[in-house]
Amino acid sequence: MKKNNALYLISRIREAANKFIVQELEANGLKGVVPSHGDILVVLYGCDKCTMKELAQKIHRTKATLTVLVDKLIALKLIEKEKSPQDNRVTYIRLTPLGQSYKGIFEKISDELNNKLFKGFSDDETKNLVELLQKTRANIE
Amino acid sequence: MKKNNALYLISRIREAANKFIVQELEANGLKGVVPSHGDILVVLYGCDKCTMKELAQKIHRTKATLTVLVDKLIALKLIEKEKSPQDNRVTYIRLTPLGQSYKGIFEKISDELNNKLFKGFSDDETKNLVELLQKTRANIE
DNA sequence: TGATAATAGTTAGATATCGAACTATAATAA
DNA sequence: TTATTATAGTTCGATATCTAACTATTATCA
Repeated sequence: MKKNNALYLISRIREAANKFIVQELEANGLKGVVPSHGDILVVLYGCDKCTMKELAQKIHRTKATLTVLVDKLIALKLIEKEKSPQDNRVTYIRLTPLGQSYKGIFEKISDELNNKLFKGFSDDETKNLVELLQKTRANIE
Repeated sequence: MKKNNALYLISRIREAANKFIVQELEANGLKGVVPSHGDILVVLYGCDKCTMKELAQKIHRTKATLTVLVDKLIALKLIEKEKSPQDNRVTYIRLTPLGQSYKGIFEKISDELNNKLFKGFSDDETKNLVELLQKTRANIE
């Protein structure tokens, strides 16, 4: 634990970054939205529609968790459900116009967060960090 | 989000590491113990006793959360509470002999985790990663 | 001293999260 | 075709986590 505190630092960074995201979302009118909700919306900004299963995989949460998260985003009128005509088991999720309208906000927050996190980093340092993190991830996942 | 996925990698690493910890704890007889519980025990391996407030700060959780976590560890007979004679508001937490007995297990799991995470890393790479993470943390916290 | 403020810890209510069990539908095999 | 198996999604029960409100005790200040 003392010998190498990389994991401790990783936890602190992640927690602080999540806090930043939640604060910024609230400051931009999205109160009660947590990073996982944001992950869902960001996935949907990159594709027209998405099944529950695909969404769960992409945000690295179980289907059970996703059900709860999706219910909340529906209550906030940011996304909506739609039954697949081909396969009645499948539910598609897509953004509402309101959900679409927040795309710019999410891009802005993402940029601000990255600027903040890596302020003062040279291009080499950023590249180096990402490579080392990729290597770490490959070791553990 | 695409420009720089360092934070994404950080989340994945943290999640995988936590999973590893939970699995190893269970394999060593500590079923239902999550990393936060482990954090409490690890703090207590480094000091004789600790107040609730100090513990909460050290594991980076609120006092309310700590109350729940401590209750569980007491139920597992790994720690115990003790009222301060000087100040009746204060509660000390200390390890039971059973809790003490797991010290070696925690050290072993910590070592194994670090070996796994940073397998194939040169000393320079490890040092470099930690420095970059420290810099990142300083930027965001 | 007596009132007010500060501090330690718990409780209450909400929510994200998970695994396991469940329902409903589709695909496959006998 | 019918039975079995696989898949998509939800529900249930448990728990970690937070904020806000609360209780109890100690410290401060007028």
